[in-house]
Amino acid sequence: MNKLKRQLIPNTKPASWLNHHEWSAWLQLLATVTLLPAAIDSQLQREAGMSHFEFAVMAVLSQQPGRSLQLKDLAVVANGSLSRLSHVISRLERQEWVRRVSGAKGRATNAELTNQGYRKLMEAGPIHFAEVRRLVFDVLTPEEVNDLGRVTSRINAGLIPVTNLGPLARRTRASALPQSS
Amino acid sequence: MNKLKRQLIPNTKPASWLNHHEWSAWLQLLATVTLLPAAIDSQLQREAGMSHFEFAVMAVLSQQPGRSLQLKDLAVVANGSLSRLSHVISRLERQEWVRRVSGAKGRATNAELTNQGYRKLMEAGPIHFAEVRRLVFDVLTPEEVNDLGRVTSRINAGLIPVTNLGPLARRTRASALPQSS
DNA sequence: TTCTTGAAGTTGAAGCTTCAAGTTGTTAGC
DNA sequence: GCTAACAACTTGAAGCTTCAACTTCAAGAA
Repeated sequence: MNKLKRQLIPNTKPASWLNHHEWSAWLQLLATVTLLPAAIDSQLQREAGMSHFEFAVMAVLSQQPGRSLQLKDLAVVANGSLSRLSHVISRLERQEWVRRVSGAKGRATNAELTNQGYRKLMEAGPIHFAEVRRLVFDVLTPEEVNDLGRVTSRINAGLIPVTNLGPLARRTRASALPQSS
Repeated sequence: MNKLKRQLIPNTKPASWLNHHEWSAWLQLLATVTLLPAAIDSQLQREAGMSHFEFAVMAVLSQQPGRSLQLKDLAVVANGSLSRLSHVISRLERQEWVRRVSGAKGRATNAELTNQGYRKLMEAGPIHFAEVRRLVFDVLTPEEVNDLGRVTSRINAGLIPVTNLGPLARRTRASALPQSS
């Protein structure tokens, strides 16, 4: 708040700024979180006609008993807000890859993967995972894969509970799934 | 392609599938690249009234001589397509945080940070970086920060040249910036 | 010179996500 | 048994990004 000339990334660290190592790691992380999803998404879109989020939703469903899951839980597993999921399920329904089934209790709605959707998913899977391997795992040593998993899971741990995802998403994310993959 | 029951993530690896370590690392990475940008973006939007991409654009400009840079280069540094950047610069112009200045050669256009934009950026900086520190660096040890930088830079190396960003973005990204930060 | 090609930007439409504001069943209090 | 409050969606509008098409300017070929 003083009137001296300020820089966003000063060479001298004013307080708890980012140090040099952190700054460079941040730039790299930023590039990855921007470029990697874009690459994955565009490849899947071009070669399989679906977004990565749609793929993720269907992939989760395919591994669920009855190939179906309640939207609330699906949203958490797919890392999206309930609103986003609802829109996406509507689109997937239009393609007849997924169908809405009103769940057992209360106002619950389940999304269920259709056979058609299952087939489509099986077709997209190899295309997608080959790309993931190419872009991520082919360039990393086993130890680096390990590091990657460790570091990201630590970041996620701090992200999941509090997360500033806007009110709706935050509420969604407040409850966690009992089961795990 | 056979008719046996297939699973997307089989316990037995059919060919060059992802192994168990890779799969778990992938799930974590996926959560990070999805949740972290969302968290950062929404915080910046709420507390400073700008998206992270806008922030990044202005931050890059602020460090450039004359606080200005040609759009083509700005797009690369900010990890975005030229089209996206052009739209964003238009919005930033409307807020008078940035101004378009036709560059020296040919059809070149430069974006230049206004004083108003600079002030706004200086105001947003601390808010943003405190959050980055909280979400990323506070939860990591120095070695982990190192690992993070190393691993992401390897991933980026494979991402920058080829990248499947759709034709426009791919063309944009084909040429690299001579200088570096 | 004139033609062709390519690089750099711009633009509008289409599609996706977010946000805010509804619905509608459920549960808890009284 | 009512009523209030909450949880689980749904919906439409606003905003952002992508995509494709178009405009300009610069160079090199002919």
